[in-house]
Amino acid sequence: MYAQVIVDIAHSQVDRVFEYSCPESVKVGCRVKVPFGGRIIDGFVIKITETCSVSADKVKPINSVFDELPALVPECFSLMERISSRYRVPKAASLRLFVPSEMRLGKVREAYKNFVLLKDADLKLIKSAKRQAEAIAYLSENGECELSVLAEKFGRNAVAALEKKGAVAIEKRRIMRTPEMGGAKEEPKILTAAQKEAIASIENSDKCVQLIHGVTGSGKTEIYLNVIADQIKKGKTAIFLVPEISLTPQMLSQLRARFKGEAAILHSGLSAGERFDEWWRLRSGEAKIAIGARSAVFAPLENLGAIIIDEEHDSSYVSESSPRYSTLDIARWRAEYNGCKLILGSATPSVESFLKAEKGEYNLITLPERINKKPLPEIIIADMRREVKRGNNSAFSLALREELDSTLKSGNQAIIFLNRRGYSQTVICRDCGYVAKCENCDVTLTYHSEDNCLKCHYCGARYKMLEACPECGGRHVRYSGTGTQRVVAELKELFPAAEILRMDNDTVSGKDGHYKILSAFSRHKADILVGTQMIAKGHDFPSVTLVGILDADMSLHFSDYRSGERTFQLITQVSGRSGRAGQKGKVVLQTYSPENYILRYAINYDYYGFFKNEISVRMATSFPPFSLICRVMVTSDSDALAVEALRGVYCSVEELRSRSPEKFLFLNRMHSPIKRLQGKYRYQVLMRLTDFELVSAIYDIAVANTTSDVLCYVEENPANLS
DNA sequence: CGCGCGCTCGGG
DNA sequence: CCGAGCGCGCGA
Repeated sequence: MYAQVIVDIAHSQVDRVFEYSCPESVKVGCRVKVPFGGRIIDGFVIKITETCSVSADKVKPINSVFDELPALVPECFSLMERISSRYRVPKAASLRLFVPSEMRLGKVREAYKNFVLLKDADLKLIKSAKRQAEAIAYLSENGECELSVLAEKFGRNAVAALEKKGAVAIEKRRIMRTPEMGGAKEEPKILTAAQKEAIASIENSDKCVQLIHGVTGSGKTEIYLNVIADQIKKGKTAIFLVPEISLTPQMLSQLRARFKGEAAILHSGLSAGERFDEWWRLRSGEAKIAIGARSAVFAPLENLGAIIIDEEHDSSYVSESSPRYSTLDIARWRAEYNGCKLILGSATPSVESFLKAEKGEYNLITLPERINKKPLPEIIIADMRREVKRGNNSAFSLALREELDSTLKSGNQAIIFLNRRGYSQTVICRDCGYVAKCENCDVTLTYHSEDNCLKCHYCGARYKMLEACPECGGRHVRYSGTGTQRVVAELKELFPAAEILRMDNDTVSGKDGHYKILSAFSRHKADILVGTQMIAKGHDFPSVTLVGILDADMSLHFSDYRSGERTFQLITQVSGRSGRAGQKGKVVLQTYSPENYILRYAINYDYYGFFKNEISVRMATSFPPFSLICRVMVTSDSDALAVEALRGVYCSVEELRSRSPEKFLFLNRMHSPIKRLQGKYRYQVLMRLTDFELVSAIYDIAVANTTSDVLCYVEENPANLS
């Protein structure tokens, strides 16, 4: 027999099948070790054949086989083809997506533990062997026991003696390092009429993709869980995807409580061993539901009955390293392959998805009401221009102060939301205008008062706070801008009795730092939570009745064609934090442009109005989804080589344009806005295309100009242009 | 003449 | 990707 193998070297030069001879035991999908170019490397078996297309003297045998159960399911090969051709990556790079990185090269293995079992041999113990007798008694009560536990209780010697006498057997067994999340088994909730209708609509639809547009609190999650449960009942499997930030312990324990061992969770917070075991539980069929962030779309499941993508508009569904896949694309391919439904859900769908639903490509399901019929929180606009006129130069409008005051007096909690960390404290010389920047990244440094230093938010480098300006020697070096710290300081002055928690990238350290702060707040350990982006999602705070949005303009005026869409999503999401339980919530939205249409639609929770307006703007200006913004990034350690490659890329694109100029709305080459990042020089060719098919030619150009010293890669509708 | 470096080629 | 093989340039 012969095996067609893709060697695990992600490089275009070896991106083809190599054939090896192998015994019958080797199966399609197995990972193997093979001799290649004088070395032994890993490979994936993609096909088994009777005959071989290369001469017998060239063929070598496979060295060894990794898996008894092939790691790759048959669907992987079809996905491999699509991923490799769509994103122009070697097949090895596509296949790597299907296997957790720590499993490659056998970094993690199965875990085993010794168990002690009672055997019913006739046992005669002498009186003095008290501990042995106790151990036997314990075992006959509990049936069996972990060796380490039994040894702890009665001594390793006693257990060994019992084994010698044949009274007990010690057995090595595989154990699963399943992340424990507790929680009693949760029964499904009773569905509302709207939820039942939604589920029926999904079932009866002849379309592959379903878009659920449901306001916050409309019970989307319960619909997802019901769809999953239905498929499991039919003997099928399911994938449930959420944005990374939503994978909170709260949410995970809710799912574990509902599906117990049938659900496997794949996320970055797991240890290598846990991830290995969760992955194998899915592969072996023990678990039938994969839950996780975008990479869980590659879960090793066969016979999929549904794929669900919650918060489908979230930008974390696009991979930011090669291959830069869109999770929605992969999910749709998998849904087509399995003949199952792909369910997208959001309170604020991306305009791209909603347009497809309007055109009839997706089945649209609308849930306009909250389950408890409670109204959404009232959003009050505070016109900051008037505040300035009144002489109020603080970060807080009068309206927000008053609302904060009454919220605190009634014993409730408030959240103060700052748009982004980018709105940070920049160090500027007031004499010459010098601005402190990072040596590696060409990014403005940010001042941190807690350790009186400057930090680069892109590479984490720390610099001493400047005593004097390095350019002119001036002593008037000051910082400017409002960060979370300053807001906290102002709040402390306004409400000295209030307990305040701050949450941003600097106070959150480690994997659960994020969770620690949020759970402290939900246990009412503080009255006010001040934070950035990361407090917008995923958490339920029952006694929050007020949300303050300090600078809605920041995202509104951000230079991105999606800034309006992002702002609408942000306001809707942040507002959803207010008044979740019994009480009515309020939102104060501070802005310098209160007449802006995005804000007008947002305060009325008018998604459809927003969508209509936004889509007509996009159409009139030929922005996505009516065109494709395409950026070829060129990065290198060497400035000269980067410039050379940039020229190469630009010339090729230019040539492409000369053949069909009408397909290019825009084309230019330039420095990337961040000229240097982590030591690499960065250039880009930016274009706007009307013909979506052209993108593959652009990928080809990027691949063709990539060398060992210069990396060129394509980004489609990049989320940010840094 | 011999070694070192850069380039090309092949790997099953 | 990585190592082998080959050619050419330079030093004693």
